[in-house]
Amino acid sequence: MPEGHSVHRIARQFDANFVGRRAAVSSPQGRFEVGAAELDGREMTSSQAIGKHLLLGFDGPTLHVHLGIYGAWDFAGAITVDPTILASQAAVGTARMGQTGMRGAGTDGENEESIASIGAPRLARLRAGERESLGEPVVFPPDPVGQVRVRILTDSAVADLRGPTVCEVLEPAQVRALAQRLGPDPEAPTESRAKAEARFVARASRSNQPIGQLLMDQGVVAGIGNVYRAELLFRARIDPHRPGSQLTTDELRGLWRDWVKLLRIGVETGQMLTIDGLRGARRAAALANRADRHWVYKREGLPCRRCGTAIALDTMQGRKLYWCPGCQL
DNA sequence: ACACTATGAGTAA
DNA sequence: TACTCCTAGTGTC
Repeated sequence: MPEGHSVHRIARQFDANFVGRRAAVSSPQGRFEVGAAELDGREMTSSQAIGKHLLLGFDGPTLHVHLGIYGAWDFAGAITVDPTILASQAAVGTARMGQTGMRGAGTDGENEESIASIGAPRLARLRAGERESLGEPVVFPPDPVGQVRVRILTDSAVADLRGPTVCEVLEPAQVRALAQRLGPDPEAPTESRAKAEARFVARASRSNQPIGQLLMDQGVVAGIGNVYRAELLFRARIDPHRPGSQLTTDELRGLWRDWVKLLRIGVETGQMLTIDGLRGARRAAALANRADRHWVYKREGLPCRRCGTAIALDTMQGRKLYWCPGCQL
């Protein structure tokens, strides 16, 4: 599932390629025909992410999308990479954002490998097996493949949405209500960084819920998912079960600042790189395999990279929680 | 053909 | 805590 960094990258992709253009909006799958008709023919006027929520403005109404675990956007056509993320490059072909193709067992990192091997811009994450379409003329627009809930089409680019948990048209007041119920997001500059940090610390410190749960609560901090939750707590050496109210202000501030840092790296690279300072072969291994990329996520039973203790796997609120009982106290 | 998995989140009980 | 929804790929029989 796409955590906050992916959604910010998708928002930038829309900003670079769709905002300012009139769009044909349809629902090839048929399950969003009414909503699509409300947006069809309008100009996309804004693109914003708050946490895991994508908000595409259409000169009045807003398309609100949450990808959930399975959702993904596929981009095709002439896609310009957002210059704020990478050196300006353009790709003609397809890019999938959101779901990273790492479903099931044994396939971790396939998409990342293909990107690394061709040196393509990281934002344009190609689907495996479609490398050959890069730079070659393709039929435009391509036929929708699979269950496409929404298709957004301009003269030169197309975006297809599959498998979202939320896909709805909101009026401005509803957008404001959504923003209000979400916690701070360091990459959504709706408030100063200092205010965002203070909001997180205040909210977490007055809760008796375990910090592992609070980090996943989108009303406490928006954008963190299961991977970042586990990795942030390991990096801070904090036991996920400790209540927020029991953490010191310094510990909470440290968690927030580390999230600011990891999120920025995630937005820039498109990957959840949670081990700092990797170089050479170890970095290559981390890019190729999820198992080599994290401190604790999906490493249950393996020795901790820091202390050797077996990484534990618990269930917290129905989600898998990975942590090191040796380091995290 | 069927089972299983996943970076999420809401609702019912 | 236990369903429920959404999708597609991979594994197993």
